[in-house]
Amino acid sequence: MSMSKPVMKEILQRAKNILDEYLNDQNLRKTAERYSVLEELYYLPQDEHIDVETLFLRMRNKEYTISRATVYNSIDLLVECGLVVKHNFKDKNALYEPALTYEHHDHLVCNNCLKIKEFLDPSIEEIKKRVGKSVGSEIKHHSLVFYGDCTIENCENLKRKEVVSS
Amino acid sequence: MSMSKPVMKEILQRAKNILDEYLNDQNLRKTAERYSVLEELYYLPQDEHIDVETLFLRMRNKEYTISRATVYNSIDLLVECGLVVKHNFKDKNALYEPALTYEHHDHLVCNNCLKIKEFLDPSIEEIKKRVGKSVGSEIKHHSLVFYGDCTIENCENLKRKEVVSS
DNA sequence: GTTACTGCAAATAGTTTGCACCTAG
DNA sequence: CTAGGTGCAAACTATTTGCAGTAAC
Repeated sequence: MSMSKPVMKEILQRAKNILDEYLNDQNLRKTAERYSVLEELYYLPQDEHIDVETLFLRMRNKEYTISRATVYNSIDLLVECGLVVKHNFKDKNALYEPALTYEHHDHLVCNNCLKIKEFLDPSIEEIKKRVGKSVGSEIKHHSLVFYGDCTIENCENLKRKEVVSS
Repeated sequence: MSMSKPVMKEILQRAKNILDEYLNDQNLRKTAERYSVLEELYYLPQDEHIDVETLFLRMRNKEYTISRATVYNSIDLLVECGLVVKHNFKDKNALYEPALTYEHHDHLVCNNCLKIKEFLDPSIEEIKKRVGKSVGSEIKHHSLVFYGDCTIENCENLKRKEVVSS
């Protein structure tokens, strides 16, 4: 709520402008709810991803009055206009994060504590180009997720059972 | 049902052996259902992925008597022992494919017709190694999905609306 | 004023669970 | 014989939908 680093404010402003433009172009209405959802998502600290229900409850606990349905609708719209990214990590429900906040990055999900880390390795772009050319597709987006066991000694919250498959 | 190329039979046999071993190790029972689900999945042609409901219906339409719950249970078990891979493609429900059938590959989902193509680009392995080393994680699996617009002229089934985000 | 958007509650879809019965070991 | 597994139906969870009321333009 008060965690507004200058950098963030600037990025949020950019995001709002893009949303303005998109709503204008598509003849959609500039409702308070759409901007609140955008703002709330852009206030997420780096490495944090949020699901609809949590976002809804978080907003309800603040000054906002918003319904679950509207959170779903707004967030979909934000994904459509490219301001928010949706992730479908294995065995989790959909998680969202702001798209403009940081450079493009991919994700590493810890098999043990289920925490999500972000990483960036530019050579994925080369693979995209190579594959796109070879199969005749103009690749627009990608999703790259690694699943690994962290090498941290006593990874605090081992939510998975010990049953390892081999 | 009768599409049993020699290669496939051989791979299926390998899969069955692995399942045998796994069930032995874990003191689980060798039920007919578990083997039927395995078989049915291994009969899928390349590039085809199947969801639980379709698999269930398909089995019901054959000689099998199996319940939905058992399909869910068995398929989970097959994923755990590494014989089947589960995918969570964007906006689709969980899809499964045999793990032993072909070399490891990744997927390209067409934004227009939603078809799934498979591709293989070995340099993803280098990224895995590099990232794993840098963040201190032993990366076990990965999921790489590209989303692109095919450059085929009149891609037959345009299921998506034309609304493009920019 | 008109029409899109919102909130609510009911509906849906995919998956999980509880429990009586069955069967592999 | 006796757990573990199966089938069925009911429960649950995430998301979508229908509709009456509200507000953006």
